[in-house]
Amino acid sequence: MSLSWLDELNPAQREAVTHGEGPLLVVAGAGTGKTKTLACRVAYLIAQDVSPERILLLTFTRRAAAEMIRRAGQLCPAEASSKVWGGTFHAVANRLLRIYGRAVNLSPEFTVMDQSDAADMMNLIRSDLGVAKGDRRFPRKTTLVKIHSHTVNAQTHLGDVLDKHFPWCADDIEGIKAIFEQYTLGKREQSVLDYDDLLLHWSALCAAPRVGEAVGGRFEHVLVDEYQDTNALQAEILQGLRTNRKEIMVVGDDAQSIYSFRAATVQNILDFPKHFPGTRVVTLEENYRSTTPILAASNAVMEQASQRYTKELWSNRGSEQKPVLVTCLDESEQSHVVCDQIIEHLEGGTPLMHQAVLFRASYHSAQLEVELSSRNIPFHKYGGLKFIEAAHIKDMLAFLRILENPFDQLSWFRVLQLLPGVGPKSARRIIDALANPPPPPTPGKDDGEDASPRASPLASLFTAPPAVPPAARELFTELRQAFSRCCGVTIEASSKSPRPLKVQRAKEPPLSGQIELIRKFYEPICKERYENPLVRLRDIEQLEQIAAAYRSRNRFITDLTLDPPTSTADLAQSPFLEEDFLVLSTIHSAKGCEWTVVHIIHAADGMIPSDMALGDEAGLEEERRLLYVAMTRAKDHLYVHVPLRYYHRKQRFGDSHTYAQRSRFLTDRVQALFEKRTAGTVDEDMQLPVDSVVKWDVDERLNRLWRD
DNA sequence: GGCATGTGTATTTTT
DNA sequence: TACACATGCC
Repeated sequence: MSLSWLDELNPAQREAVTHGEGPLLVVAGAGTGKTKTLACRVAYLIAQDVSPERILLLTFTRRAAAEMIRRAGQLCPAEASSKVWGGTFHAVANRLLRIYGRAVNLSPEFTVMDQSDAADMMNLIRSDLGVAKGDRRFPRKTTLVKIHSHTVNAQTHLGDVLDKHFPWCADDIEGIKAIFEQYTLGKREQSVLDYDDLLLHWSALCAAPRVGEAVGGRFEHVLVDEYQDTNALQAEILQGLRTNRKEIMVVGDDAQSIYSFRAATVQNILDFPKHFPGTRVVTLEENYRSTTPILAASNAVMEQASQRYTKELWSNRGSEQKPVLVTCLDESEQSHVVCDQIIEHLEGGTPLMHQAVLFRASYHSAQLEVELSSRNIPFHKYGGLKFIEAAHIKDMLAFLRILENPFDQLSWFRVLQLLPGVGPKSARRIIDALANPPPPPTPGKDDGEDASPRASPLASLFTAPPAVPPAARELFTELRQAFSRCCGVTIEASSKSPRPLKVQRAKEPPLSGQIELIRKFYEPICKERYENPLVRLRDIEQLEQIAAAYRSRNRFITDLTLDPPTSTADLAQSPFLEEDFLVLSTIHSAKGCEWTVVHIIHAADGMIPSDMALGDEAGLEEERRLLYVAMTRAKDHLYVHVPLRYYHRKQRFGDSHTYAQRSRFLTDRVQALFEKRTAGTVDEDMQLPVDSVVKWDVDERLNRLWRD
């Protein structure tokens, strides 16, 4: 096999790709060919006769893994590279646990729940326990999940997490503890795992006698991308995987760490050589992506960081064009300018595909989306609210999850409450009745009780249906029919007595047939329940289309949970794929991507940095890195927009607005590296240097009156 | 106990 | 604004 492509790498890249034995840390700045290096490393290993299925490639998204494997496939036989184990930590954990799960007390039929499922489960427990009684504000369900997840992923004690990251919840620690204990118990009883459990069980797998060796031994080489955004638990997993082998390569950039809210820590990179003695460190500093002026501005943003970073990027891509700082009258002016620029570049020969608009928070693009639509500029949005979060999709999935794992109470809860007249109390009663069905009329031997497996609530539903409120009776019967058909079971009511019912097993219909049965049951409920049922029914059609590619129901549900469609584009089928479209993305979702033209919007203080993050210095520093990540996505043209005026809809009298300040990261020194433009008719007073706006000083003066 | 209506509040980023 | 939570009626 020819390795001539090695000549195209720079010396540092080649050193990383051809590295021999032992651990390797690659510190790779933005645009330094990180993806290329990893892809080449995979191809190189395969060329060195490493079996592809003995290579594990851990990435941040499934998309990233697919891209690297695709690129490796251009350098070595593609049928070999496609056998590489690639994916996110969570997806790989899922795959391993389906194989080895029994060793850590896990039924291989477990189902996975996402964050909002976890939140719902916490909420149920919270009301069961009555913890939130009294006038005290108890943390809401989403906060509970955040606390839980942070504690698990950082592997620190609850008390410390509360003190450090959720101080306003510290007084509720006893209630939180109680909920978490029940939560753990409930998940175990119901064979349900949350995201964090996937990692925890993988870690447990590594530590288990014999199985741990089997799992670690399965992979000759472990490669990890975006290492700066891994957390303590993930680091623990890697150590567990490498107890008997030393071959591990991690790639990361401490200047691009932007996931501390998921308990990611740069410490993982810094400590890597300690955890893996004998580590060789390779640094990639030559940027192939951006022009020199864009890079100069990006570097200048990072220069003010309180932390010193390990490298400074340089580029040979000279250009006369500086990045552009556009000061806009207000948000709608910003939308106008961005659209104008996009069209201008499109007409200049840069297709929409090679342009992106980046922003801090998903809702920041709302107004722009309206403007784009009215100008007929097609776009796909990444990040933010997902298809899978929609109530009707969750409803549909709940049916499937019950079929897959009848012990999943959360899904039962959801489904049962769709019936008229059934609220939380009735749902709970029905679930309990299904879990503890009356004993069969012919008792037979009464000694085997302990040995018999738990009765499946689904079986109870068919053979011993519990009573339901009168209003629900009709639909409940339909529900039983739908479920039984999905299971390939026919129920024949005996003419003499309602019980025992005769149950006949046949073959289960295929997944698509099951979804169709469920949809037919659900459609009338959906129309009844929701405002705009037509849109929702279309979504359900989309769901059916996605399902068409799957044979395994479990695989379908799990994939949807671990790798949900990230943009509207993922849902659209092939006709759209040909079309040229603009990318709108949160900065987080833009990680690892690049575009010829990048438009950053809302570079105002309070947006970047988000005012949510101003509590501590670490938070502020992460916001700085976010801006850096956003800027370094640009290859040839970078526009940064600062709207000056923000209107507030809340106060409805007058045109209430506040003046925003330019992002504090765009200091004079940084601005000097930009070309400055103004958009819209900016009033005289607003053309003053923004520093002269004094609103904040007044606030500060006020605050001093009541702060200590 | 379910459900409709009213009130208040917090409001990012994602596997 | 949208969502969680409280209240009061059926």
